[in-house]
Amino acid sequence: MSEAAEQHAPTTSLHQRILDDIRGRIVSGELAPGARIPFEHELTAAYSCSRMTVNKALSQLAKAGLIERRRRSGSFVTRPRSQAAVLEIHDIKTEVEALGLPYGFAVTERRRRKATREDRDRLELGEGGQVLELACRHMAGGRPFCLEERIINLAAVPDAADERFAELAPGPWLIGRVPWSAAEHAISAAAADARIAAALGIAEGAACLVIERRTWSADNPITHVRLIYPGDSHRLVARFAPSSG
Amino acid sequence: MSEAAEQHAPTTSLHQRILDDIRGRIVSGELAPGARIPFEHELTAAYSCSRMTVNKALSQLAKAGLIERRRRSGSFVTRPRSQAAVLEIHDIKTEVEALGLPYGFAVTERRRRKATREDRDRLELGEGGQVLELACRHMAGGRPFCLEERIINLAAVPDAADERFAELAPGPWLIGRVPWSAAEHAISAAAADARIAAALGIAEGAACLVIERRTWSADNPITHVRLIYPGDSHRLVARFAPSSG
DNA sequence: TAGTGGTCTAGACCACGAG
DNA sequence: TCGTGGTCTAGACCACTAG
Repeated sequence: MSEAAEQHAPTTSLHQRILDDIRGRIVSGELAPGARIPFEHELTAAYSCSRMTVNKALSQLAKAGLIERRRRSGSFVTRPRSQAAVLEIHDIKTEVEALGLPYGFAVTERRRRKATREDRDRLELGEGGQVLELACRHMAGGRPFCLEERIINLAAVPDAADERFAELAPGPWLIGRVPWSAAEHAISAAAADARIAAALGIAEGAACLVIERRTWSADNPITHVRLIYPGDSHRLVARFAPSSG
Repeated sequence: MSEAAEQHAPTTSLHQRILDDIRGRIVSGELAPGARIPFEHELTAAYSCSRMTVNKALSQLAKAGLIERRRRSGSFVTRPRSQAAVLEIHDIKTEVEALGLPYGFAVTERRRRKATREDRDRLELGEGGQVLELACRHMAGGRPFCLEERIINLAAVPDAADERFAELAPGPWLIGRVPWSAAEHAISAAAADARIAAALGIAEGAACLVIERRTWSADNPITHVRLIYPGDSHRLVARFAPSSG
């Protein structure tokens, strides 16, 4: 433990190197789950630095869930954790262009109305509000890529009522306009009904990947969107590591 | 800006209160995207604390992506970010028990063999390795809940060759034994073929949600698993906020 | 009670980069 | 040039808790 502070490239900060060292020892199994991490004052000596510096590294490891810290006892490698993935759900245009295909979209429905019972369920809305209902089709290389069914809470985003969404699809339009504070995703699979099959150019009954997202801004419901992808042509991929740096 | 440090409950730490304050102002829209956050020395005065304390709060906001910091310029509210969800993929037993149903599982296939071409693709493996192929069926309340098709890299986990997986399903068995350092999820939808339909008790061609996961430990491929859920009975849900505290 | 982590201070030097 | 954030120090007091 006494020479862990040998020369690295001085390109990274000291607390980051301490963090990387310890994370490496955990990930490699050298420090097994339940093992005690050296005390702060020991690390202070090992790395010849102040306690603040090792504390910064250990605090970050604790926040990332790699270690647990207990007063009077010390710090310990966390018991194996459940799997969690950071799932990036990109803007559809970005998604399509990442495939090297030209992107396009068209709004196919646009209706302003009093919120129905179903709308209120989707948005967790009270009674009496107005919503804007939108349907879009996103295209990749001239072929249907994804259907979008969206409702927007007009009480929260009144400007949407006059927006034609000619340049910008509703998703990016909203993101650029409303700071979201919370969201919820639900991912499921469903068979294409006749309408969806026709719009996507797939067989009725074909498996589709359905992503639903609700978004709030400071506790106000903003929008609910349902994205429907042909199941065989689309995958959500998330690559990740136990986060800590 | 001069009285932002008024009494909160002293139950949370000062840097956490500063963080919450600023995050609140961002989320509420009071600080719009692109807006400048007060300089550290201004916040030091506003909250009557040392620079280290405000720096801790701002550093965390920056790491969470809520603000960007530029030397000589200051700190600014980040332009709207892409949507990202932290998707928890729980242990299946936990998942079932969360539904209030009794859980069970059975290993239905178990075969040790030289890695085929397909295995090597699934695991990103070199030639000549041995794998253990497993199939399981997970039950909830006496009904099929999920199918699991897994291969395990025996070079990385030799103990698996002798394990019968009678008590613990392969997933939790592995998690408890191998510290994973990276993983990758892919989520898609697919129609049930005859075999899957029979095993899950659903109609052939019904939409299924398919989750594939590859796991590495310190660059060694460990396992590839494919989980197949009836699409109408299962949803992946992730609720989240722009992380920062 | 004593040792641990949690937090905070009042400085300091440096690298970066806008003017 | 020089103000900003990035980092670090050498202390300090406190709360919590195992023994």
